[in-house]
Amino acid sequence: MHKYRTHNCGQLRLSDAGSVVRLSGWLRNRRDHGGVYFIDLADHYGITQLVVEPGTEVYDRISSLPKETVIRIDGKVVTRDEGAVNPAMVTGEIEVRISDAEVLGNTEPLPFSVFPELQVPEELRLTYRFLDLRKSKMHANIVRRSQIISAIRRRMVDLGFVEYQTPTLTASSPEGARDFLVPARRHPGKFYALPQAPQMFKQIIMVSGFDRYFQIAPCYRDEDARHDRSPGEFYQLDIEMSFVTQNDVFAALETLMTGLFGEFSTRTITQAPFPRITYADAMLKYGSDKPDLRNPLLIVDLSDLFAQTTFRAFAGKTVRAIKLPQTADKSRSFWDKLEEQAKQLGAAGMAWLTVEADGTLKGPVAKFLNPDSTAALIASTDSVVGDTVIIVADADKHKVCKILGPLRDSIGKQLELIEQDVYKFCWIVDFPMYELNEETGKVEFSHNPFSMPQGGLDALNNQDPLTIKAFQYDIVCNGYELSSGAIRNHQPAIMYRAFELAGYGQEEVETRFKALINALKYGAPPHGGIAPGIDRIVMLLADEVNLREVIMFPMNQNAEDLMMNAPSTVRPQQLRELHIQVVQPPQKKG
RNA sequence: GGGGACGUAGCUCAGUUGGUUAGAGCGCCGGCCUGUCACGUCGGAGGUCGCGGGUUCGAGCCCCGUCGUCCCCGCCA
Repeated sequence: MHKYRTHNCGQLRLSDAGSVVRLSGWLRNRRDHGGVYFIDLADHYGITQLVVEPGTEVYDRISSLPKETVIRIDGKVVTRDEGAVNPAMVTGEIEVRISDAEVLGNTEPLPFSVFPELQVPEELRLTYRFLDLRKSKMHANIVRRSQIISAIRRRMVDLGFVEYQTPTLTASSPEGARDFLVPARRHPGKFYALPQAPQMFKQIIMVSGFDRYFQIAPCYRDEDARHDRSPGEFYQLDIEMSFVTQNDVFAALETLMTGLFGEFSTRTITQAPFPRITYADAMLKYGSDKPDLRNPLLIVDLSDLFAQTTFRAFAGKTVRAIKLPQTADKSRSFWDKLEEQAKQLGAAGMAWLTVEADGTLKGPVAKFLNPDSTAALIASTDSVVGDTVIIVADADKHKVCKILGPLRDSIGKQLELIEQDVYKFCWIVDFPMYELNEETGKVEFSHNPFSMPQGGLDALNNQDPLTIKAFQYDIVCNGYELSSGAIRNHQPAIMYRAFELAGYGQEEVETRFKALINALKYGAPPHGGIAPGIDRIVMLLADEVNLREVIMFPMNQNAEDLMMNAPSTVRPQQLRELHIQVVQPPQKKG
C-alpha cells in the first residue's frame, strides 16, 4: 500500500464499497455524537466523510485533534444508510470506517476559521495566505484561473498564434508609469527595469518576421492599487499581429473572447462583432471610455436647448442629462442624496425635473423652461409621464462627463437597472492621438505614442493635432477596460513627425526609443495588437469584485506582501555590491 | 500626496444620552449525546475597547493626534 494514499478525498464512490483504502488530508471538520464520531477529510480533490466509534484505540488517537491537522487514515469504504446519504457531496453515498490513523502534520491554533468560511480581515488573510487558499472558494478561483490560462493558450495556438518569451530584466521605458528598477552590479549607477509591458519587444518580434505573437506576459508598474488593479505586477495576454488592420485584430479577439467566456460561463455573451463605439460617443452617452453596457441609462446633451436660457447655472455651458425612468415617486431624500453625490463628484449642483401627467415639468428649475423648451427636453430625453430627468451643467465638458459617468453607474445600481448574468462587450475606437495638457498648454500623446495616426503623415502635416484620431482601441466588458491596443506606427518618417508634434526632436526619439526606431528602419511590416489583462478576465469569469480573490499571493494596497514580508531591508554587503546608498526621507515630525 | 469608511474576545459583530462588573454568535477547552454533514446540548476560559494625549466626578462612547486595513481621487504612454 502506498505510504500516504490509495485514493484522494474526492474519489471514492458507491462502487468502492467494501474496499480497504488509505487516505491523507486535512481534518477540515468533525462532528462528535458521543456514540459515533464523524470527520470531514479534505484535500485538493474533495471531501470524504470518515467514521470512527469511541472506545477504540484509533478514536483516542484522533478524536481530539484540532481542525486542519494533516492525517493519514486506513479504513474500509462502507455504504451509507439511505437516510444518511449526502446528495450535496460527490462522495456522499459512502464513508470510510477508520481502522488506523496517523498524524502527518500538526497545527497550531488557527488565526481564523478555514471551515466554515467566515469573513476574515484582509490583512490576516494575506498574512496566512496558505490557510486562506485552503478555503473552497479561493481554491476554486485559483484552479479556475489556471484552467482559463490553459484555455487561452490552447485557443491562441488554434488561432495560429505562437507564444514567445521576452526578457523581464530590460531597460527603463521613457514613457508610461513609474518603473521598478533593478540595480546593475556590474554597472555602477545603472539600472535595469522590469518591463511595464513587452511593448517594444513585441513590435520588434513583428519586425523579426514572426507574424502572430502572444505571451502570458508579466507586467510591472509602480502604480497605486485599485480594486481592479494590483500594485506591482499583473499579467497580460500580450498579442501582436503583422499585416493586419484594426478589424483583423478585433476579429481575432472576438473569436477568443466569445469562445473563452462561453467555455467558462453560462451567461449571455455579446455576439461578435462587438459594438464599436467611438471615444467621443462613449464620453457623450456614458460619460466614460469604459462604459458598462449592462446599464440602460444614457446621457443626453441638452446644451443647445439651454443655450439661450435665463438660468445662469445652465446658460452657455455644457448641459447634460440622464433620464431616470419611473422615478416620480422617489422621496425628496433620494434626490438630495443624488445631488450630494453629484457635488462630491465636482458638480456645482444638480437639477431634476419630473414629467407630470399634463405634459409639464415639475422641479426647481422648471420655471426657466418655456413650453417649447419643455417639449424639446421631453423629446430629446425620450421621457414619459413619471420619468425624472436629472441635469448637470458645467463650463468644462470634461467635468460634466466625470460627474455624469459615475452618477450613471451609481443610479443604475440604485434603481437595480443593471442587467444580470450577461457579459456585454464593446470596442471603444477612434481615440484622439493627442490631447492638451491643461496645466502646460502643450500638446501631448493621449495614449500610446507608437500608435498610427489616422490619415498618416498627411494628417500630421495638415490637421489640427487635437483633431487627429489614432488607430487606438480599447476592449471593454461590463465596465472594465480589459485592454488597450493599437495599429502601430511602423514608418520612421511618420513616427518622427508624430513625436515632433508632441515636442520631441528627432534626436530625442533616436535616444529614447532607440531599439524600436532602429528596427523600424530595416523593413518593418504594418502591425498591430492588443493586450487584455488576464487578472481582470479571471475576475469577471469568477464573478469577483476584487482582483485579490483571483491572485494566489497578492500584495496589499501598500504594495506589501504580508506573507513573505516584502519589501524588506537587505544586508549592507548587498548594497555595497550594488553601489547603492540609501537616503531615508526626512522623518515626519510626530 | 489628498479624501472617505472602519478598528471592541482568536474571528464576525452589538454596546442606548458619557454612568455599576463591556455582551452575543462562531472558534477554543471540558462534559453529555449512535447518523451528523455549518450536528445538537450543558458548562468554562478568553478583553490594555488599535495606540497616545485631552475634556469630565466618570470615556468603548466626546475632542485632538497617531497607527493599521479597505475603498476612492491623483497616478495608470
